[in-house]
Formats: sequence, structure tokens, C-alpha cells
Amino acid sequence: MHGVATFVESKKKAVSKEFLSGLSEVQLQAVENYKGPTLVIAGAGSGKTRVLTYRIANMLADGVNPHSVLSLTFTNKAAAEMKERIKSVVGEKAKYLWMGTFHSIFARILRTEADKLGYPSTFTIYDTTDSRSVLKSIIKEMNLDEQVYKVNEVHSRISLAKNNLVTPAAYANSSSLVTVDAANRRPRIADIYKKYMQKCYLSGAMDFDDLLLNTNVLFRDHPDVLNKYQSIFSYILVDEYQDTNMAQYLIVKKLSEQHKNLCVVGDDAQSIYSFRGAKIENILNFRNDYPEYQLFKLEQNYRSTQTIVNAANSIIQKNSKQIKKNAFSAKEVGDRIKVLKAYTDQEEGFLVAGAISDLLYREHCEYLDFAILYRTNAQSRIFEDALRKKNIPYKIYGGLSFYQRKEIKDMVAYLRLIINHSDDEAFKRIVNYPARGIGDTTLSRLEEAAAANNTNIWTIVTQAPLDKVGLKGAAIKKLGEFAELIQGFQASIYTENAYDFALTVATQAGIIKDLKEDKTNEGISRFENLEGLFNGIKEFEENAKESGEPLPITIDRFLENVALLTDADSEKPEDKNKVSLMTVHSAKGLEFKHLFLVGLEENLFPGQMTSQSQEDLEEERRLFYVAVTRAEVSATISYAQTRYKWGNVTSCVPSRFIKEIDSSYVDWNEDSLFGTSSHSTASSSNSYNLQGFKAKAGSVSAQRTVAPTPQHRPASVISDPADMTEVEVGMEVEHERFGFGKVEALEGTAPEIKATVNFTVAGTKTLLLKFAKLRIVKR
DNA sequence: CGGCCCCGCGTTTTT
DNA sequence: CGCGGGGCCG
Repeated sequence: MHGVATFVESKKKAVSKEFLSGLSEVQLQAVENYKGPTLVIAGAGSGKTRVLTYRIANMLADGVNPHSVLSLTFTNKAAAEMKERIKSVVGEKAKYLWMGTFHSIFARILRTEADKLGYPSTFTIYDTTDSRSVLKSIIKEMNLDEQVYKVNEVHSRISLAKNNLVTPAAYANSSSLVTVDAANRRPRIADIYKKYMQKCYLSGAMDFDDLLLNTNVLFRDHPDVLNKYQSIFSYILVDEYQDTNMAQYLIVKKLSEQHKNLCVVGDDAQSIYSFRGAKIENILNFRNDYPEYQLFKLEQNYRSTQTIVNAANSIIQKNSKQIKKNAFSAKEVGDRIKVLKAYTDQEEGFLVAGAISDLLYREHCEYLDFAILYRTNAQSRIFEDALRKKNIPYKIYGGLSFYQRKEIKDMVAYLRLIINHSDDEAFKRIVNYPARGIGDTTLSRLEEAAAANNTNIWTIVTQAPLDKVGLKGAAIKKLGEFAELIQGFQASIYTENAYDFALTVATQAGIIKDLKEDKTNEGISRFENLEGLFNGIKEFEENAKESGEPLPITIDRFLENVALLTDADSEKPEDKNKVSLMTVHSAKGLEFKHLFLVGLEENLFPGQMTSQSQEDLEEERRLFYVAVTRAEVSATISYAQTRYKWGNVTSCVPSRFIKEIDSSYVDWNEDSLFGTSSHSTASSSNSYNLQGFKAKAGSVSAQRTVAPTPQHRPASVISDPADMTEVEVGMEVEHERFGFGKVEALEGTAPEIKATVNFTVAGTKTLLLKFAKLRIVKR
């Protein structure tokens, strides 16, 4: 062993390290010093991926065995790209690196070690839909009020617990958790949690959180297994460390104990996943965990203009929690950040699409130079419509993933059930698809019996006397046929190619016939989606063959990671040169020449749930920071004054974040950007704009002290919650339509405060302050 | 048991 | 507005 290592070591001098020549001094340092605990604080656009890539490439060039390097990334796509880049530097051996997301890497390890935890190695990974469905049936089974025990909220409580390694028993004993639940009148969450874990276990299933939780359990209860992986992984690298949660933190900590070659890379300013349990403290406390650590700060931004970097700095400075760093750009100063005001959400789409086609024409840009980023997926539609009208090609990331579509989930459920008969969610999904006369009544009998006998549905169907379960002859016969159908595939799972196998299943189960029969547009598109899945299987098969894996490439291999796949992992080449539409969250790590950041309104960005607490608001601000720092050359921010929400028009207030950008980096010339009249179908009245925003914008730091302009009176329109509390009985106010009046009464609490106002002309009206746009005339 | 219709509810964000 | 769930009827 030693001899080989020495031989490889001695060869290293011969290996060309030309690839290091383009690095800056500090980047080079971070690449070359790959031993010992290392923290790399990498500001936005500072070449973080480069450092990570070359750090690994450099190790491999020095003779480090790729099998001993574990590199954890945030998305599968990031992992694949990094692997590709390393391959191009050091060659084929890069493919032996352990590189992937926490979830996919540890799912792999858990499959290998499954028996130690009492799971089958073929365990199913439940996605969010599956988890919710399980919880829903538990809540029903326990006769709890579904209005009080809302599935989503129960799920996030359980998820929170799992991410913090709190077992059901510990949950019941945790006074802080129990207190919160009691306050929400949900005292039985710990019981639900317990049942949920049992049900998943009986179904041979792990949810996303279990992949991390059970890895911890595995390492805690099986020191030999821990020791094995500690020895395997001589070098561990973690990207986006600021977004790791407790469970992930502990996995990394334990695994790196032996070799202590742990390198974490991240940027506290870009921590945006606390809603799913990420702990910004992990990166802030790294120095306490490893006092002997080396620190590298990548502060130069190679991506964006000075204006964008400085603007972004001015935003993030408003946050209290952060590691000090001095992000700067040596690129050109660049244009100021433009602000677009739209009267409606539709017009916002129109303006943005117009601005894009304008830039395309003026600046020789390509479609791929543009991105439109929004806070919530629901906003995409407007921009799709606007871009389509202008014949601008676009692609959407996120939203309903391919694998979430019904027809795909149905097909996958067949495969899941065939490979893991215990998978109750898969069973429930397909037992009557295509329709074979097995209805709700039969299914709930089976579920009850399974719960009563502490087992899964499949066991009941195949082993219990079904007449005792309360089922009749016809139902029993149909169930028998279904079970036979599923069992019939058993023999060829591990002998047939994945594609052929799946096709047989789809045919024999009647899925293909069912989809072909539907001649509606949706039916056709569902069939095409299924074809897409089959193409995906074929592609998987070909890739596996190419990398020399043992034949045949079987369906279980494909299925292993399906739940962890996202659309971003499989971009089609024809989609390359298109405008990108995505949420700010999914834009993390990406960059675009020209960036459009849309929907900058209170209660949208920052979101309505988040402007309450200081912590949530700081996370929203980091999200805003992430968004702005995606831009290389130009950034444009837009907001609408009215927007459709749940089918109703609501009026919107520009986001506080716009005002937080240092005004010297912002171009407020909202109206003259594209000519004044060409687009303004809805802009006949501009009383809105005069009242609303410009006057405030002038005084960036002064919160609510607005300098009156001669023409237009003080513009403190009462529409954000902070301002509402200023209204008092007896004040004189002005309303757009009703004119002047006096406040006679107030009721409710912000933001739902109602005011009764006696208007001089219009008479007495009761108005919701958040919509009424009242202006205080005399206090 | 299956299909249709109506009602109610929701929107952060993702592995 | 769009989806999913529940209820009702054939």
C-alpha cells in the first residue's frame, strides 16, 4: 500500500498544474492548502466553484485517490458540472469521486447499510407528496380535526424535529416544542410523529429528512460502520455550508473526525434556507469547532460591475448577523440598477419583456444572457405570457417538477411497488389505476387492517384472510388479480434492462392503453410525458453502460434516485439559448448578464409571512442580496401597483428593499425608460405614482420623514402595517376618491385595521386601511 | 363504485 | 384563478 502511494506521490511533479495559473493569490492558497480543517468564505461571484473544482483537481493531480474524496453540493446539477470540470482537468479518474447532494450520497450509503437499520436496501424514498399523504391518513385515523392539524404544518413540525435529530419521544419531552404546539392547540403532534415514523418504517420508506436522520442513527449505533466511512473519506468538502442543517452538520462532523481534512465553503450572506432547518450558525461557528482551522476569504467579485456589488453590499449591511468581509469588484463601474414601475402585474410582464427585446436589439445579446427572477413560482405565468407574445423563447425552472406529474408518479408508483411491496403510498396510488373496480371502501378496509396488525397493506392483501377483513368476493378477486399482476414482474426485475422492463410494466398494467385512449389535448400531453419518462430511463441506461457498469442496467438502479431528481438535472440542449425564469432560490449559484428581478412589493418580496420577525426579514434580505448578485452587467428591478391574487385585484406597496439600496446606485427614472406612452394602456391616471413612492424614495435613510414637494402634498400613504398604527381617531385624512374626511372610529389590529371615516362629500365609510390609501392631512 | 360537479382553500422558498 | 377533496347521483 505504502509503496504504491509513494510511487504516485513521486510522480506528481510530472503532472502539469498549468490549470492553477489563472487563479488569484488567495484562490491559489485555498486550492493548494488542502490538508486540515478549512473555511472558505466566498462572497458572491468570487470564483467559489473554481476554487472547489481546482482544489479537488489539485488533490487528484497530487495522487490522492478519487475514491477517498467526498464532495457534497447543494444540487445534483452542481455536482455533475463540477465533476465534468474536474474531469477536463485531470481526466477520467474524476468519475470515481463521491460527489453529489447530501441526500443522494447518503441515500446510497443507507442502501448499502440498510439491513443494519432494519430497512430493505430497496427502500422507497418518499417525496413531499407521499409524506403528506401518509400524514393525512394518520390524522384521519386518529380522528383529529383536519382544520386544526393542517397537514402542511404538521409536516413542517415533524421535519423540523427530524432535522434537529429530535425523536418522537424527545419531541414529547421537549418543553419548547410542546409549548408551541399547545399554543396552537395541537397537543398530539408528537403522537402523529411517532405513528408517521412507524408507518414509513412498515412501508420500507424514508422521507427526505430520514435520509439525513437515519444516517445519523446509523453512525451513532454502528461505530464499525462509522469507522468504515471515516476511513474511506480522507477528504471531505462541503459547498454552500451556510445552508446545512443540524443533521447535515453532525454527519460531516463525525465523518471528518478521523482525517480532519474538512473543507467547507460558503457565504453567510447567502444563507436562504432556514425555513427548512438550515443553520447559519454552522458556518459562523466553524472556528469554534476547529480552532486550528485555516481561513480563506474570497472577497473579490469577478462577476458583477462595481455598481452591482456596491449596491448589494449596501443591502446586506442592514443585517446584524454576519461575518465581516469586504466584497469588491475591479470591473467597470457599470450602469445603475434600474427600477421599473408598472401599474398592473400584466404591465410588469409587458415592460420586462419589452426591456429584454430592447436589449437584445441594442446590445447584441443572446436569450441566454437574460433571467427573470421572482419570489414565488406563481408569478411566472405573467412573464410566460408576455414573452410568448413577443416570440422570445424562455424556459422555466422549478414549479411542478416533471416527476411530480400524475402520469409520471403513477408509472413510477408501479415500479416502486414492484421493487418494494411494502410501499403503501405506491399501492394506494395504483391499486385502482387504471380503473379496475377497487374503490375507497376496499382500500380503507385494507388500511385499517394494516394499521391494526402493525404491518403494510401488501402483507394484508397477500397473507391475511381477506374475508375476515370485511371484504366481499368480488373485491377479493380483484385484489388477487392485482397482486398477481405485481408479482408477475418479479422474476425479471434483475435480469431485464430497465427500459424493456418498464415498458412491459406499462403495457401489462394497461397504462399505455389508458393514456392512448384519451384524445384530449391533455391526454396527448400526458402520453408525451410518459414517453419523456421512458426516454429518461433509456438515457439512464445508456449513460450507465458508457461508464462501464455491469450489465444489465436494471430498473431498480434507475428508481434509486428518482425521488431526488429535479428538472434542473436534465436540461435539454435545445433549451440552452433561452431566457431563464425561476425563483430567487433556484437562481443561487447562477449568473446572468442581464437580470430582471420582479415583483418587488411588500408582502411578496419580502413575503407576507416573513416581515414579522427580525430573523425572517434578515433572511428575506439575504435572498434579495442573492438575487441582485446574480447580475453581471445590468440589473433591473420591477414592481406593480396592483396585482391579481387569488383571482382578485389587490393593491401593492413597493418593497422596502428597493429603498434600502444606497440611492446612488439606483436609477429612479421610472417613466422615461422606454418612452412615456408606448406601453401605458393602464397608466392614464398617474395620481397613484405621485402619492405612492417617488417622494419617499428621495429620502432613503429617513424612515418616514418625507420632505413635501411644492406640487404634491406629503405622501405618507397609509398602507404598510407600520404606517397604519399612526392613524388615530380625530385625524383629518384624504382619500383618492372620497376626498377629505375625519376619522371617527378604528377597529382591528394591523394589517387588518378598519377605519370609519366621515367624508365631507361622500358621507361615512368604513375602510380597510391596507387598501384605502389614506393620506393624513392633519394630526 | 365511478364520475361529475361544486366548494373551499391557498402561495413562500426545495432536497 | 386552479387544484384537490368531498359529496351526490347514476
